[in-house]
Amino acid sequence: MSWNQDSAQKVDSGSKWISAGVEEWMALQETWKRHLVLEPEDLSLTVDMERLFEAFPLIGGLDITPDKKRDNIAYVGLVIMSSKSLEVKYCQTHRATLQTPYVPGFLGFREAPALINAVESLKKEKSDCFPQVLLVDGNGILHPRGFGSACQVGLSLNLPTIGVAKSLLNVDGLNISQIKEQICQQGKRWMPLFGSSKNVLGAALLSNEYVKRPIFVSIGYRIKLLEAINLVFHTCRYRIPEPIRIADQISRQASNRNFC
DNA sequence: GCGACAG
DNA sequence: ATCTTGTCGC
Repeated sequence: MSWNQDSAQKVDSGSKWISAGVEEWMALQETWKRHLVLEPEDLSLTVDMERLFEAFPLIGGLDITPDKKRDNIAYVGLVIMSSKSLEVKYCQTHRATLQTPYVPGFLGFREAPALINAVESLKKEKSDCFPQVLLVDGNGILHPRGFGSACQVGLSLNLPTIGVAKSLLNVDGLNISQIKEQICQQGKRWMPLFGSSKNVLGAALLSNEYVKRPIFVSIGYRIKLLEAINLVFHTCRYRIPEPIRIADQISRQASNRNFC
């Protein structure tokens, strides 16, 4: 394996960026992007699901809900389940203080520290539930600079991550209405998303046969797109994969509780 | 300059 | 992200 062992420190070393501006954030994304190892993708291969479950027996889902009153407070939901049986093994919420505002294209700077804290506390609290892969609510390399929040979380934790976005970030000429057309007329459940540079940026998935709005999957860190797609399909009972959907529910509950 | 813009 | 009712369908 050619993964950079000290990646985490390199990402972590940026506590300074909390007070930095968009220019610095851009430069950091460009720098961190170089730590990604993007292997060539053969999307025609067949994935052995049993192998996939062996490689990633526990899958985690992360989501974050902002407090209704306080702009800098949020609640992180972390759910761990068996990737094969979808049995929930761990379910927890964490209160977090957000250090930066949301700026489109820089979601990771707002959310990643809180998400990372939640995962790291799991390692101490219940290490037998520590997952081999994480689903992150947001994009991976399907991003203006190829480094979305899922990459930021994965690189920092040195853990495989998958970005799952509910709407399309317009990058490289990608267009939502074209994608909807194409995915329907092809009669398929998913289609790869190619940038104008002909690289695969991710995939649009129709989670099940009733869903009409696609979700957008891209690799975050240390995983192949085809593996990511198969894991996401397997964990989808509804439009949103179960780990993220439940994480969303519990973080929302926490937000509502603490509001009263 | 204008629009678009994960959560 | 949030503000929001009913309604249709599995």
